[in-house]
Amino acid sequence: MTTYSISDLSKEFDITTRTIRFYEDKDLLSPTRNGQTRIYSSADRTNLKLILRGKRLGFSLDQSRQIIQMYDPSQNNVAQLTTLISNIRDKRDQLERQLHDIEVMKIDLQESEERCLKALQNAST
Amino acid sequence: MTTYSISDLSKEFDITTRTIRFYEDKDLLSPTRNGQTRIYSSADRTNLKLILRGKRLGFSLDQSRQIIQMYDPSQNNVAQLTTLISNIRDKRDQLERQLHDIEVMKIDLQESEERCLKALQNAST
DNA sequence: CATTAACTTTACGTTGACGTAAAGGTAATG
DNA sequence: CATTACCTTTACGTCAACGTAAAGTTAATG
Repeated sequence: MTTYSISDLSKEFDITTRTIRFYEDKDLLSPTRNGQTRIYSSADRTNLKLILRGKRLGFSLDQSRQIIQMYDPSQNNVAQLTTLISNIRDKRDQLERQLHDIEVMKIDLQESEERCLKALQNAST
Repeated sequence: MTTYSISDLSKEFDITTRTIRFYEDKDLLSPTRNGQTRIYSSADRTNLKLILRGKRLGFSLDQSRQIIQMYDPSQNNVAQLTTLISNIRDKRDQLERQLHDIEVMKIDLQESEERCLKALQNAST
């Protein structure tokens, strides 16, 4: 069972230990302890990856907490499972819209680049 | 030449007028005036759309300001055009990485959903 | 013509996501 | 055994992105 120290994770993901402790304070990570020292499991490491990916996509920590819940199979009763599935679908719909936004922006930027290149052509003559 | 009042835009995009004035303060919009009153052009409206799309993708206002510059063809000298093209390519690369993040997350969530559905099956028997 | 509606400026408040000391505990290493 | 290297908690500071009054101007409407 591999474990990680706080500096292990801080180095691997290029974030400060303050940030990692902050995420714990916000209930996004839950390391065990060896005395005072925090011990992170590979599950914690996975959750951290989810948080950072969420950040890259513009998610708030609250949203990332929800994402983590969606990955977590610890729900048991039917009502919980049903709302969880509904939440997962909502999130997937949001991702779909984000995908669309990105595609459009990519095309727009490509056109901008082409206009710039043409302007360069004209500038050089 | 169509123009818009601040409340026109506020209603269309479901944001407060405070937000719109804030964007102006940060040099993201530059409406003309009729006396004291702001008049927004369709270019302003387009820029606002770019800002809001940027927000949906997790961009900061600074980043959205750069995006707006990329759409703006008012660069003239070769050095400016060259760095602008470089910036556009960087941004497109970032969008490419975001696309990848989203695709992975979509697949992950799909798997989560399937696990949930199976758990529901088991719960109902 | 008083009132409503929409606009304005100024300015302090708030929230999220950390940064940045300060002050201290523990373990190993020269 | 003193120093270095990590670890800890506590707590105030900061920055972006607005929210939220407060106080005033302008245009139209009953």
